[in-house]
Amino acid sequence: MNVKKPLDKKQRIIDAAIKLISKKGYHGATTSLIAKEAGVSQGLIFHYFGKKEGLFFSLLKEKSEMFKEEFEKSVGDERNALKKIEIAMLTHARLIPKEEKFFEIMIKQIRGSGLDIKKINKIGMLKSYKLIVGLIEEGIEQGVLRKVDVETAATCLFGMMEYNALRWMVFGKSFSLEDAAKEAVDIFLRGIAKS
Amino acid sequence: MNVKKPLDKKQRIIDAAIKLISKKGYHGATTSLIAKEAGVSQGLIFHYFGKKEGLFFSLLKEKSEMFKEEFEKSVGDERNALKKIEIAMLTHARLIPKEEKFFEIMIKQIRGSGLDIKKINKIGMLKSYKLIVGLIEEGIEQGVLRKVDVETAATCLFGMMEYNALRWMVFGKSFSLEDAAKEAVDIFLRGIAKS
Amino acid sequence: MNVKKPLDKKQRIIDAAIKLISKKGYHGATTSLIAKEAGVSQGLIFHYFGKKEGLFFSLLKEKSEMFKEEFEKSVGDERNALKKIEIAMLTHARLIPKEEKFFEIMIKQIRGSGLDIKKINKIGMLKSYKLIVGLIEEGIEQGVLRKVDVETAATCLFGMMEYNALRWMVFGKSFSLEDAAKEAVDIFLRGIAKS
Amino acid sequence: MNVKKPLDKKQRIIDAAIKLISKKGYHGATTSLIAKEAGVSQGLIFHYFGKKEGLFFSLLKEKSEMFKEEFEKSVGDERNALKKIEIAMLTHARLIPKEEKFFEIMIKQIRGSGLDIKKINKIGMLKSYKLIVGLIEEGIEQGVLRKVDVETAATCLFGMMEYNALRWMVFGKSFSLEDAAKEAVDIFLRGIAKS
DNA sequence: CATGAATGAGCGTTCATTCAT
DNA sequence: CATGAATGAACGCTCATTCAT
Repeated sequence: MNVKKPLDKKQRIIDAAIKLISKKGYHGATTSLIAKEAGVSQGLIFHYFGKKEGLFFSLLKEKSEMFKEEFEKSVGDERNALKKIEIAMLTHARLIPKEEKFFEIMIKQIRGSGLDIKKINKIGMLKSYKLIVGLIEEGIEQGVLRKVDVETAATCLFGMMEYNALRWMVFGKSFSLEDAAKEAVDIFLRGIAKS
Repeated sequence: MNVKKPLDKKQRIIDAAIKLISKKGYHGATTSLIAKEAGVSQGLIFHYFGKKEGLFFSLLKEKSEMFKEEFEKSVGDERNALKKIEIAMLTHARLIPKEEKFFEIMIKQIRGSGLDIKKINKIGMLKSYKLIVGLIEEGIEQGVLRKVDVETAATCLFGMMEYNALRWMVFGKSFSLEDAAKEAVDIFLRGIAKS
Repeated sequence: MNVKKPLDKKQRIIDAAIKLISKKGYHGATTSLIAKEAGVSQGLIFHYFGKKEGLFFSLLKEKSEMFKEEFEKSVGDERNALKKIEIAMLTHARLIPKEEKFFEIMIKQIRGSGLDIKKINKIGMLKSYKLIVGLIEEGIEQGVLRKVDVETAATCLFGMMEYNALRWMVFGKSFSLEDAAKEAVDIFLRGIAKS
Repeated sequence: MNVKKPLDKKQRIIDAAIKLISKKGYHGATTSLIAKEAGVSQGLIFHYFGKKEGLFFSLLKEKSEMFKEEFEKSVGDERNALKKIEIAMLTHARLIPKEEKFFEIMIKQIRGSGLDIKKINKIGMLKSYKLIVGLIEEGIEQGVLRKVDVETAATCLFGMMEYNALRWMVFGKSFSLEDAAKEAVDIFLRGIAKS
């Protein structure tokens, strides 16, 4: 008659990993720390995920899929490409404080982890990125956006969003991330709007 | 008459550190690897820099100062704030391929290093950031830019630049970073221009 | 059916540590040497004891408790304070050759180890010391001992005992430690006896 | 025109070594720390003393000779053996606070240094020890002392003295070492006096 | 006489990973 | 499914010692 729910130790491990990796980075979050945080034995991590990397990719996959769905759902049946971009990005901005720890990993910790960034992209962010590329192309086709290089433009948009998120995280959430995101989207859309 | 110049072993250590940290991250670039790459004993690193962190901050300081100078010099006696922003950012973009490894560290490796990011900012990037904030304020005063939040705007600009640089690095330099930077600056300036 | 009993590796580590620290001092007995002597991996030491210090304090605690018990047991229900002191000290002297290596640590190695001597006292020797202080006070109350400063007197007694033990150890056990201890206790008791 | 006296860097090294070894033990007092404290280069220590051990033995020799002289001088032309023992020991007790750091080395640090204790004795303490053995023999011949084992008795006397000195050092000099020494000598002499 | 750059062996410690139970 | 004892390789770092100058 365990107090803790018996089943999903696997989920507890993932949650513990998110919490610890976000705080201490991939290398700082040791498997023994993660095991302690999750209240399981160290061995169980390897039983489920094989390697530490496996745990990390599992975590990535789980959350990324969730966010992509959220993303697409929010855009809904809106038809105007500009509007869609705006909605998607604001959804993004609203999601960050809600799943702050996960985004801290994506924004702060992922790059220096030593893990293959292309492999990470394949699982994670690239999906959102391609969605935005599509929307910008749509806008150009609709004639509301200038004929910019879509890859560059999409990269710009994500850069703006994530750098503001990073600033928000590093400097103690001392401003409204949502307001900053609105400003960023505004700058972006004006910047690529058809004069 | 030794072939190797004496005394510049310190510099050789710094160069080796840049090369290896850019490739493998702060944790992946072990002191023993750095020593081997530099062709010195491991002990010498600690003789000169005290701790591994010390080597890292030395490296940061050396390059950051160099870049800040380059940055300011490029702007020169240009008086138009918009022009200044454009010049500074294009200089930035041109510097990246030249000192690619150092920028790889700044863009890819620094955040998850576990090192104090505020301390890093104090030494490094913050200087450039403040310079840009100043230029945007100038533009607003000159009446050529909208009254945007300057911190947010500067963050957007750096985000655009660095994400394009990151894309350039990760995807094998398959496009012209300078062109992408021009496009990014164009989007940014149009985005914050007074309508 | 392994020849080595399982699980008592912890004890093997402690025994190896006693052997090596007694011979080479705290710093001379490196963890790798201890591991080799115990026939375990170096990592296991840290698995069980956390730090080298932890191993040392574990060892201290284990033996100290054992000796305090021995000490008190030997005194038994004897009522005469002088007799009690005599018995306790002779027990002490008899224990030394039996657990020679541990006493070598206590007498020869502990002070210069750089470890907190007060912390060590709290775990170890102080218990015996306080026991003797109590007995001397008892003797004074019983009227069989002069009104000496009890702390000084107890210190004298331990000094006599340990210096003879040290001489015994350093000069190759070339005399009977028990005889020397008897002589020492005799000198001490005559010295503080009520004229 | 150096501010520091030019000549005796050798002496400065010895003084620095005494200061640091007394505080941090033989292993804790690294040659680089000693060099810094003495205001000389690390290399000079090895230039003068060959090895770290050499410095230590030099230091030992210098002070030990000084103390033996002091010892003998204090006894002077006193003829009564008991009186001589008393005088010698009180001189010892008075010397300790004066040359506290050196005695801290002798009492606290020397044993765990890993250096050959017999070699140390040959240079240092043994001289005083033999002097006391001689005085006790004298007392027995004079018929004022019991026929005790002189080695054991001398060991007892030194043990009493040094343990009180140790207690004095460890517990913050919270009592008069001279008074304790008087008490110790008193106990000792009563203890070996001819009834 | 004096420096301090340079070394290399070895230190305590960490950690992902394995495996018998 | 779950444990945690056990490992071994590698880590950052220290330090006595050497040696060219």
